[in-house]
Amino acid sequence: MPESHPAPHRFPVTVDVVALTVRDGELNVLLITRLIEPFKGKPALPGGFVLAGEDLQEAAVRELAEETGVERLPGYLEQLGSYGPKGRDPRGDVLTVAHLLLAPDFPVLAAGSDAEHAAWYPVTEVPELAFDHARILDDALERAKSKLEYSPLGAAFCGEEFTIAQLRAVYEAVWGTRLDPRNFHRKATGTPGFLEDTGRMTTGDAGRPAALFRLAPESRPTAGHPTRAVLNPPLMRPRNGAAG
Amino acid sequence: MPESHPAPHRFPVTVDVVALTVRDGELNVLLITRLIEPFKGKPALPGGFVLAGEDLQEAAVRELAEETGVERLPGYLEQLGSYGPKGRDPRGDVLTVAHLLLAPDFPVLAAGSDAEHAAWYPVTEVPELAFDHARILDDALERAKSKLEYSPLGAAFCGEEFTIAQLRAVYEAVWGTRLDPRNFHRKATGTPGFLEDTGRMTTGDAGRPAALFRLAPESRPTAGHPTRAVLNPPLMRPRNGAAG
DNA sequence: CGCATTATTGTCAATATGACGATAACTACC
DNA sequence: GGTAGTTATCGTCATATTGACAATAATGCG
Repeated sequence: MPESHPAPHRFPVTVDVVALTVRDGELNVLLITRLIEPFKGKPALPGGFVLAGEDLQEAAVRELAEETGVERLPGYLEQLGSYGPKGRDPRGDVLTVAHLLLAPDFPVLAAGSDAEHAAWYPVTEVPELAFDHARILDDALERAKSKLEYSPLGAAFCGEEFTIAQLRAVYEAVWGTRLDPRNFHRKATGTPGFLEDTGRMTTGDAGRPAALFRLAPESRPTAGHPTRAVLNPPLMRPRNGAAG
Repeated sequence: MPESHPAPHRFPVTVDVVALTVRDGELNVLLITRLIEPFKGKPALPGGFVLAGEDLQEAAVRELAEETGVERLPGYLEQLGSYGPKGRDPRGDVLTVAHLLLAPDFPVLAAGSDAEHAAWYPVTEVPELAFDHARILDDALERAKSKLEYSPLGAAFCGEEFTIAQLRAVYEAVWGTRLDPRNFHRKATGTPGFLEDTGRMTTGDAGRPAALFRLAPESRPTAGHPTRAVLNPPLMRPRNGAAG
């Protein structure tokens, strides 16, 4: 790949994380408020520079931990894509590698005065973002929607064990649609290799107790690596209008 | 995203391209032979350093053009993902952003003596590759297979106009399976928003002339940007074994 | 105990898929 | 020109899968 003698140009590289979760039936994204220029005071995706000797995912995890105060991140992390380096940071060319975290709801550290304040925002109420983060978020949302169709990763938003109704709530929040509980139940439980009955039930909630499920072993993502597990047949979101 | 005062570490960044095409019913990948260390003499993916002031896709196109002698690249180019920077280049940390090109067959420049020799290799006969290119190629092949299921991009392997049989040959080559011509025809022509009849026919080939199609407007990728056009319902590859 | 609430099991028509038979429209070869 | 070989395209039929909705089950609550 390299070939020339002149030393190659070197770029500052950042990682950004689009952390998504479902709270109160709504899809939320984690944003911080920038404390320094550029875009001081503006909300932005959590992230920061990749350090020497660090790998991308490593950096993403570290930055997220630093900015949320959470040491052990829950959920599923995968790479979303790279943006830049041209024209996205007023200080100069910076390449950023965006990541996507699908996680159960977790509390973020209440901001100290000198830390960047991280907080969950419903994706329907995201304010104007710094840099090209609006575009990255948009790509992340599209990716999340399609992940739910073709992969078992909807369960990444749930805890270890969950009911079909909780899983359905995830699909409804991410897709922004209502799904028929009965058809969803049939589909979720009927897709081979997706869910596994734990044998246990919920108690205490209103209504009939629900069976608790977990991800089937073949659908469980292996730590760190993007999963290739596939939902077959897929669980497609309802599409009305044109294809484009 | 940036926050600290100490200057951030800077990384050399390369782009690599997994260029795929279908020739003689087989999926092929474009490889060059390295002329310098490291991995001198070994086959590798085409690619090279991103220059100052250059964007990723721009660099990918430039490198590919340089190494194939083709000035105007056909096909559909999208980003595959980033790898590294740790432990993938013996000379030090190098971040690479891999790209995927789906293109109709095009001739590569016969190598001069001092140029890196680019050539098509059937993906079933790929030799050992330099760097982590085997892994990148593997990811690219998986991506290509799934692109064909959910997007209209199978047509990117064909020219502007093509017959259903040519399109089917693409699917068969990429998936490595045989498809029933009649069912494929029904599915391809029946999927709304996928194909558009040109009204014209092939002539001169053996057998009954075939109708020529092109991608429907809503499925055509806009220059440069990854397409979000979706095949609905998807055209799933046959799957036999387990889901994992 | 009876009611409100949620879970789960069925039913039925509309669609999509997989396996093939039957034609149609050419080229190649006598 | 006629016949055989080839490929494209249209149909048919049994089998899933999906979407819409009825019915039943199992709780908590008052």
